[in-house]
Amino acid sequence: MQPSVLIVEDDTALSELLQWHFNSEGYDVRATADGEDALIMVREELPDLIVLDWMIESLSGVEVCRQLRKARESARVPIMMLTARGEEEDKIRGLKTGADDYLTKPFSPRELLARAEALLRRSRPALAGEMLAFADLELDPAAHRVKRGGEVLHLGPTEFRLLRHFMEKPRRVHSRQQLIDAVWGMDKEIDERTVDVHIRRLRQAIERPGGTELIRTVRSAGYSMDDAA
Amino acid sequence: MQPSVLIVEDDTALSELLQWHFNSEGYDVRATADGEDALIMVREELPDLIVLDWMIESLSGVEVCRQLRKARESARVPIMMLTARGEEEDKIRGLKTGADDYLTKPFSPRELLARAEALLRRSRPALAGEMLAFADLELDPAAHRVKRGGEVLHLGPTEFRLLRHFMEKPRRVHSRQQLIDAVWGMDKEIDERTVDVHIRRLRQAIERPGGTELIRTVRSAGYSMDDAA
DNA sequence: GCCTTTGTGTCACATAAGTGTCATAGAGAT
DNA sequence: ATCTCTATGACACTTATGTGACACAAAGGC
Repeated sequence: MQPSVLIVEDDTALSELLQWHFNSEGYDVRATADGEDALIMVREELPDLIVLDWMIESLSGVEVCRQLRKARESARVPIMMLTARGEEEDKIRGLKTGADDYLTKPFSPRELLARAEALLRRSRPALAGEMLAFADLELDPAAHRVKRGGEVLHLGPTEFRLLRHFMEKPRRVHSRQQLIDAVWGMDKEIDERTVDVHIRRLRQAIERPGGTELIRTVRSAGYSMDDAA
Repeated sequence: MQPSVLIVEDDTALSELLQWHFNSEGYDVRATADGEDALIMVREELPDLIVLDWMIESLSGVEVCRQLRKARESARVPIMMLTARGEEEDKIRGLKTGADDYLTKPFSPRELLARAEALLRRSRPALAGEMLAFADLELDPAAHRVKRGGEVLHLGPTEFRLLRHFMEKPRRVHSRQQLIDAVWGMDKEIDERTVDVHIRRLRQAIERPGGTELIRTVRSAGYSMDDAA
C-alpha cells in the first residue's frame, strides 16, 4: 500500500510542485492551504506524514502542530516543517512544538523527499500501511483486521492499538507508561493498573486455548510480545 | 531497563521539546534549568547521559561540565553540549574539551536523538539495546531475556540486573558494595551478605549441571564473571 | 430520540513472585 | 586448630500481577 502525505502550504506554486514530486514517488497526496482544514483532513483520514509550512492561513503551523500532537491518533505522525530563510527564530520555535524535522526554503525537492522517506521509515511501519505479522498473527493496519492462523479475531479499539504497538516492536519490553503513551496518548493520565486489565483482555482475545503465550509478562518491567516462552 | 537522561536547559520550550522526544524514545527523563541543580541531581542519581546547554543560569555549561568531570562518579558519563549559532569558534572549541559531542542550534530532534544514542552505545551498550554475550550466555537488554546455549532462562528482576552488570564488565572483580551501588542503587542500604544470597540465586538460575562455573568467588574481594575457573 | 450493545477505566481482592535477613554449615587460609 | 569469609536453606514479608465485577460512556440499530 502506498504511503499518504498531507501537504499544508499556502504558496500555490510550491504546493503544486510538492504534490507533483510526492505523486511521482508513489505517494497518495492530499493538500490544503489552510490550517483548520488540515486538522479536519487529518481527522477524516490519518496521513502517514505531514508536510507543514510554518506560515499559513487561519492557524499558524505551530498551532496546527500542537493540536496534532495533542490528539491521540495523530500524536505520532511525523511532521516536517517548512520555514523561509531568515526565519531562524521561527525554525526554532517550530521545533519546539514537536516537529520531527524542518527544512529551510529554498530546498531541493529531492532533499525533501529523502528526508520524508527517512522519517517514514523511522516511524512506525504500520503507518506506511504495511501488513504486520508475528508468529501466526497477522494485523492489517488499514483494514483494522487481525487474524490468527487465518481465523479472524475480534478486538476492541484499545486492544487493537495495543496489539499493533506490540507488533510494531516485538521481542522488546514495553513499560506500562510507554504503553500508555503509545496507545492512549501522551498526555492522558491513565492508571498503570489499567494496562494490566487491557493486557488481559488482549490475551483473552488472541490466545488460543492450545496456542503458545504471545504476550509475556516481564515482572517489574512491563510486557513484551514473544514467541519462545 | 530504560536509559536515563538529564536535560540542563533554561529555555523552557526547548527543554520541553527535548523531554518530549527523549520520552517518546523510551528514556527516563529528568530536567532542570539550573547548573547548580544539575550537579545536585547528578549526585542524587547518576544519569546515563547528560544534555547540557552552554548558556544556563547560575553556572555556565562549561563549568558544570568541568565539575562533572572532576567527580569520580560522573567522570565517565557522556555529555552532549548545545550551543547557539554565532557563538565564537574558540568557545566552541573549549566545549569540545570536556563534552563528548556538541550540537549547534537549531538542530533537528532526530539528529540529537541519533547522536545521543551513539554516545550511549559507546558507554553502555546494554542500555542502547545491544546484545550482550559471554561464553554461551546471551542477554538481550531490550527484551529482558537471557539464554544459555539457546535455552531461555528465567531470572528475577534483581538477578537480571546483576547478571547484566556482570556481562557489561566481565573478567573483572566487583566488590559487594560496588554491586549494591550498581544493582540496587547508590542510596540503598543493603546488607553485604544479601549480595551473597543473590549471587547464589543467579548461579542457580544460570549454571547448568554440566556447565562451567561462570560466576567466580574472589575471596575477601567480591565476585567476577569468568570462563576459565 | 430511545434503547440495546459494546467497550472503558477503576476497584478490591486473590494469587503469585521475588526480597532481605538470619542462623548455621562449610571451605580456605595461616 | 582456629579464625575468617562464603554457601545454603528456611522464612517472614513486601511487592507485583491476575481476575471478576461494576458503573459509566460511546456507538449503533430502530
